Amino acid sequence: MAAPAELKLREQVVLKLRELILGGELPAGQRVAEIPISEKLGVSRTPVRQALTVLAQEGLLSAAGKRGYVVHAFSAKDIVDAIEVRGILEGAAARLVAEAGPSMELRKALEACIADGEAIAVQDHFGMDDDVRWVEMNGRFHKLIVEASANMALISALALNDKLPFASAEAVLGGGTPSRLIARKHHEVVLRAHAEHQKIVAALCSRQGARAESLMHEHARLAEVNVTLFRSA
Amino acid sequence: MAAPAELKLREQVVLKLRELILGGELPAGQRVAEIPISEKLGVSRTPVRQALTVLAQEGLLSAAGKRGYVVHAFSAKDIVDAIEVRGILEGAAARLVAEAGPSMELRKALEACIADGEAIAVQDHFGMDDDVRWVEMNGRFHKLIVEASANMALISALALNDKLPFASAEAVLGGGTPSRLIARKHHEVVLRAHAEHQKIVAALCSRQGARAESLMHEHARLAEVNVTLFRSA
DNA sequence: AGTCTGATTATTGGATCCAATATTGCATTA
DNA sequence: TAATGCAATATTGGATCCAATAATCAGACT
Repeated sequence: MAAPAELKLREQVVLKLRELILGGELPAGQRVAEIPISEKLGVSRTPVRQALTVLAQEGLLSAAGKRGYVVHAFSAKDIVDAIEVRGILEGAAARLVAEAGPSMELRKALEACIADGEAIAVQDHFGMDDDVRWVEMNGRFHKLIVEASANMALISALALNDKLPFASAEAVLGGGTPSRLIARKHHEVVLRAHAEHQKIVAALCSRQGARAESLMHEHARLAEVNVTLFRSA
Repeated sequence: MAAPAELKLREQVVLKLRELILGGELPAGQRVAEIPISEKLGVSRTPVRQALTVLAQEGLLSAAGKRGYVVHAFSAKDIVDAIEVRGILEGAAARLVAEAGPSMELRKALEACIADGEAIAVQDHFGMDDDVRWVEMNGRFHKLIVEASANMALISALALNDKLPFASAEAVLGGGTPSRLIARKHHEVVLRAHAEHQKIVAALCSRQGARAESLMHEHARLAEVNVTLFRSA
């Protein structure tokens, strides 16, 4: 393993394998055995074995008959379905937060996200680093709301969902190939997302539970543009 | 391990530990180390270690500082929250099934559940084995609808939720101590649940998505009676 | 030629071993 | 007496070893 970080080896392997799977190496259907992986990563089979069971639990691997795993094949429908589920869950989170009334601290943090978003979205030039800045802010925005729901079951369900390909909030802009055309497309998506963020915060702060829920539910569907983009590529 | 079934040892340990945790041995906060468990179950530390990571992922165990795990302490709120999430997800499943229109096969199976429920619920004497019969049928009923949603992300999210204490469909009647009073209480719950099942099937078959969703959502809340019952005991 | 069967191989799952390290307890000192 | 540092201990995490068994391949038989 390259990074001898503070993480347990098993965790590093999970991260690395997730990366390989979502990144497209290890294509869907690919058999994934312990020995090749452990050799490839330079660790023993023990942490690999544990990582495989974790990834299987997450749904990224599926059991291949009696022996071993294969990379799970996600259809376009699976991805859209996962996005729908994320919309349902984040919508529920938004409703809960709105009904309870967001704390002053939460409002501040959300407003900060909006301000950051404004700086990114409303400008003439929209480049690569704007992408990553927006993805960071967007992740922060969604995380704030989900955590504020203070519903552990909800948070866990979303954590599971985020492991699925294209379903996480960070995936609204897929990590695809950089190009002028993509950048233009991204800018459009970011502009719409930014507008929706503003409306969501407004709904949260005025304690409009149903509105916050439906706005957030619909907001999740922005991630769908990627799927078609990706599948048609 | 007692049961040398066809399951991998690790799976058996997961099952056994889940049982111990949900059953109340291994009380919340209890430190759970590898060696005592492996000795208690008569297996090596290897499958135990794997089981612990699985249970930690499920949320039944939480990391205890730098070393090892403790049994996660669920508050009454956590349980009610988990039930709410189940309501949201099963509600969504019901809506999807209603909108797509249940297949003839599904209708048949659901009607069979209703018939079984009728035989159990509508009778003068309601005993122990009626309990277990009803729990079996109820699990089948819910599983049918969830699977029929054909949304893998939804199914996975519910599978995770079912691991949480009191949140699964099977837990509507807690596995508590048998008594005449409890039996009476159970009969009441079963009668209400049976009536709701009938309405849910009606909504599904007439493709009333919103109605099916809200009925199912509310139906999940039946499980809440247990929480208060349990917590006050 | 196709298929069934037996032997070989590859791979998994569990047990054991070893090193790293967190934790605990005790003793010494301020 | 309380705090701090050191040593002993316990426990974890990873590596390796071994047995069980599924997959594969070759050869023989129909």
